[in-house]
Amino acid sequence: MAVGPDEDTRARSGGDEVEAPVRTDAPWFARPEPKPLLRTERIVEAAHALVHAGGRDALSIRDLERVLGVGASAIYRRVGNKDQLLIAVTDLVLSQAELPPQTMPWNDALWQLSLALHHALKEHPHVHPILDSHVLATPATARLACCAIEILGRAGLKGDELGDAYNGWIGYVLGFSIIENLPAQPVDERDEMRRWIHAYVDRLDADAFPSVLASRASVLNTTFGLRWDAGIFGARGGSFRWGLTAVIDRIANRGPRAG
Amino acid sequence: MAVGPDEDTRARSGGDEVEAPVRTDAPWFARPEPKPLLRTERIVEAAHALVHAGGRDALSIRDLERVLGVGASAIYRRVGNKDQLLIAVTDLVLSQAELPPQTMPWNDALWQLSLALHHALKEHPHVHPILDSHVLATPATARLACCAIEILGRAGLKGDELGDAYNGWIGYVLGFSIIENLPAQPVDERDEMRRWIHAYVDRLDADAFPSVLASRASVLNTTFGLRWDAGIFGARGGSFRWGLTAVIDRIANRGPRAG
DNA sequence: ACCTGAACACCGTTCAAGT
DNA sequence: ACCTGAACACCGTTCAAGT
Repeated sequence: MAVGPDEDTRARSGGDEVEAPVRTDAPWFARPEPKPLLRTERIVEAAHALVHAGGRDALSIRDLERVLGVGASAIYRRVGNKDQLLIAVTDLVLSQAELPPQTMPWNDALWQLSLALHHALKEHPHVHPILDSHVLATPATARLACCAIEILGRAGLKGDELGDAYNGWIGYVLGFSIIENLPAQPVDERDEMRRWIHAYVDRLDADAFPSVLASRASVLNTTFGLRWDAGIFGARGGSFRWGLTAVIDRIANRGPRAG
Repeated sequence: MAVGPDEDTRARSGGDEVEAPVRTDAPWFARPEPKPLLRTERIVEAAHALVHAGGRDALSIRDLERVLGVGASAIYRRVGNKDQLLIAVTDLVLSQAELPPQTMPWNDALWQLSLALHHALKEHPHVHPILDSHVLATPATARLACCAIEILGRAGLKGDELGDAYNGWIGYVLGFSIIENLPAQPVDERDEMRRWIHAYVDRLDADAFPSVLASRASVLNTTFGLRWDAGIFGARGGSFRWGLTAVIDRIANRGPRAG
């Protein structure tokens, strides 16, 4: 994925047989802008734009060809395959998360880092399917991991205990964020599902499920279900902080418990 | 997705032009077994088998045609589209998680339910991509959610507090489980990535990243990174329990904290 | 009513050929 | 060295036609 040192300005030649659409956003005498030669960066940015607009399945090499104005082989000369392109897009998104300064107390820093990560993933839900079907070893992920591990070190953890805490923390932050934001559903599907859920809850045996019925409004309006209506209502804003508090408390007051 | 009441035994007729391969696992005089007519259940099971064997992308309608010995239209008459088929497969997997008895104390029950869910997802990593790209409202997910909410109710939670705790819990359990198990990687890619990670850590500034280097072995062998080597080493077995302890402790000693 | 065979409109990736 | 155009081997889904 090295970026070639090619910087050129020759325009791509076009056949005369096809009539291009007339541009009205520039004077009639304007020549088409010379296309900058293909660089990996441009490919990744274009891919990001497509994924951002329409989700993972909206990215096709064929569309990239059209957007970039090049053939498929020109793309494959830089990126290997579509999966690696998706990983590059994810790296781009994660590189935008801001790290807390090293001088900050560990618990403030962990709060800030968690919220930054949560925010980045919330802004870019389209990369979630990539996060959980690819192993990511990129500059952006390594940078985030090292930052988090240093924070845990400042909290006094080390060795395997640090490993468990790190995994528990990243599992929660990434996992919750991924689970929280689902791609938008078609409206009619959404309504049908909502009716199904309401009917399900209304048909429950009041003796067997008193708590579900007692907290009916909260259950139907704000909880994930097992993802069952995240796409409809989303989670309560406070839920992410609820679990994060649990994790950070456990780091502060550590030692085996609960089991 | 209703199952048709069709039960019949007529064999599918085949043209005489194509010579079928000779079966040696049955006597020479054996006639081909009459194919049971297509039922939705059979489609879902066949789809499950394909997904289980080769992951999400290994399921194609074309393969299903071949496995089931029917045309595509026969399948589309029962399942609508491929996404719904994948949802049905996930429902099948989740329906196998065993629920704790209602008489069990809330914290034991929550441990047991969490581990059952974690186990089911660990056994069937192929459904993870489905879990985070589809809204699931199915009998199995509703059953699990209602069970968990009742447990939280027994712990004394209700209303929005119950909602937050439920979301935090399910976010952790599902999220961690999804993040933990990645599809296997090709060996050479794996080795290349491992070398990259080691080189990255070895090049770190010792003053800026003392904790990463002090816990080097643990960091390289057992932590998720940001998924960076989960596919290589997996998480420490204890990490799931570490975070679950955090969540359950928070439920037991509730009230706002940490922030 | 239920299925088949063939088609439609796409994919990701590769390969010979051009400059 | 870098690109084009065309091909290869697939997809999910639909539709007329059969029984």
